[in-house]
Amino acid sequence: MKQNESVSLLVVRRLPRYYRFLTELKKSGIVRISSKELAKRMGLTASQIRQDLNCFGGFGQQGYGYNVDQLSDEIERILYLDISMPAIMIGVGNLGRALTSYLFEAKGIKLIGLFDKNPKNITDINPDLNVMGITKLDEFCSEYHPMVAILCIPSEHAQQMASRLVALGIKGFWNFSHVELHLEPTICVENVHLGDSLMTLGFNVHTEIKALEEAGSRGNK
Amino acid sequence: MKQNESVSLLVVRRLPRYYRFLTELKKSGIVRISSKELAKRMGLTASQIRQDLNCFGGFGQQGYGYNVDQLSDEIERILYLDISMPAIMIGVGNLGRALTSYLFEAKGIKLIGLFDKNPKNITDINPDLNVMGITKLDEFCSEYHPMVAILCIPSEHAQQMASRLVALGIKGFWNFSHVELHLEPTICVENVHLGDSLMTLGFNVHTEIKALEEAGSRGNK
DNA sequence: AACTGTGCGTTAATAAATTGACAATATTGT
DNA sequence: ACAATATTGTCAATTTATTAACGCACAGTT
Repeated sequence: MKQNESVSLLVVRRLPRYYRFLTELKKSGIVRISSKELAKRMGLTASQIRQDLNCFGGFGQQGYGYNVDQLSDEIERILYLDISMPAIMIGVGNLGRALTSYLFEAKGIKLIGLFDKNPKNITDINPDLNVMGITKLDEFCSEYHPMVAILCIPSEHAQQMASRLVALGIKGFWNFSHVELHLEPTICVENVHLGDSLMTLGFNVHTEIKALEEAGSRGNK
Repeated sequence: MKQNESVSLLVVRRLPRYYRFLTELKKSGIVRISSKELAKRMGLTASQIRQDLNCFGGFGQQGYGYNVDQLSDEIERILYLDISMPAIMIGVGNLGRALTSYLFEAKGIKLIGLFDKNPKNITDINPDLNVMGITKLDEFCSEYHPMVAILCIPSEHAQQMASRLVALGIKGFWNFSHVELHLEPTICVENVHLGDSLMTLGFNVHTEIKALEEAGSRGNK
């Protein structure tokens, strides 16, 4: 069993995917799985799965494989899904509202406050969470100490708001605004740049079509 | 100038970010920039920027750097943002509706149809685009030939719907459902797994806090 | 209980990505 | 016009990530 010391971000990003697949396996009633079989299902190599999991400890058994339940629990623990991070949402527009439904069923996070510039009384999100005005932010943070902020505000206000939130004790951001946040290195930022994602898709689609066309014309010659 | 032949996905994923920064520079009225200066602003090495750009051609000039306008145009072209892909959205719930606002201002894509199981008459999205019932999908596709589909439907229907859409000529998916799509290799899939993203953030926040605590207690000894 | 085969954890080999170095060539200033 | 400076494009070195190889431990079988 290796040390936890600085696991590669690439490995960390694969963990939720493992977790997702294991949850599916659990649902299907499968109780054990080998790295080989899991690799086949996930489109990876068995070697990579074993390597990845061994960054956190040896969860398998030689000649048997991995116990699905146990491995799922381990990853849950590794990802700290058993600890609920108090979170606030800044900007409750269309996107923010859409995210709340994810958040209420997500493990490892608990939405405890919603903030918006104009505090519309949206009660259909959750009866216990009405949207507060941004003026109440300081008071709220000093009382409830949220750990992470979900940033769904227009780009032009994002940096300023993020800096303010860091001063109020926020440790991490789930950033949906279209700018990069410039904050001290101890603050975690997970960007969801939808525009970037869409451009990547476009590039890949066009490239694929071009490749198919060329292959087609070569075949016709 | 190197060939375009199979540029690494990592490079492709960095292009939209370059584009974003260049757009900002343009707005600020900056007309030229060196790889060194851009690297500093983006938190990369100058070498990487030069290497990345050279996958597509030499856009810079020795002793001068890069012309912001020209480079921006080149990346726009590389990402095919000058070509508008016709797209349809499947599932117009909260998330879908939130995405439409992005899509109407995004380059390189044009939303031409919205579909949902129950075709609510949502006219506030766009007067020209009312939501059609899923039964009209086949007819619509054979007439308007959309290239990509934005999948915002519950996970349990995603795979079946995706397969159906491929049969109708869809070449790429922007997938917001929480499952992996299993399709032929020529079909492009860009997953936006929000759950995975959130778990990654959680891991990083917890890890950072733990590191700070340990550093603190070491300091106190 | 001995034997056979499976499959993990780990180390080694390979491949990929990033960074560094430098010649070539432009710009800038005098 | 010429030297000094800047900065690219490219190649080489380094680092990181992935894949393969293999010994050892356990499961399953007879």
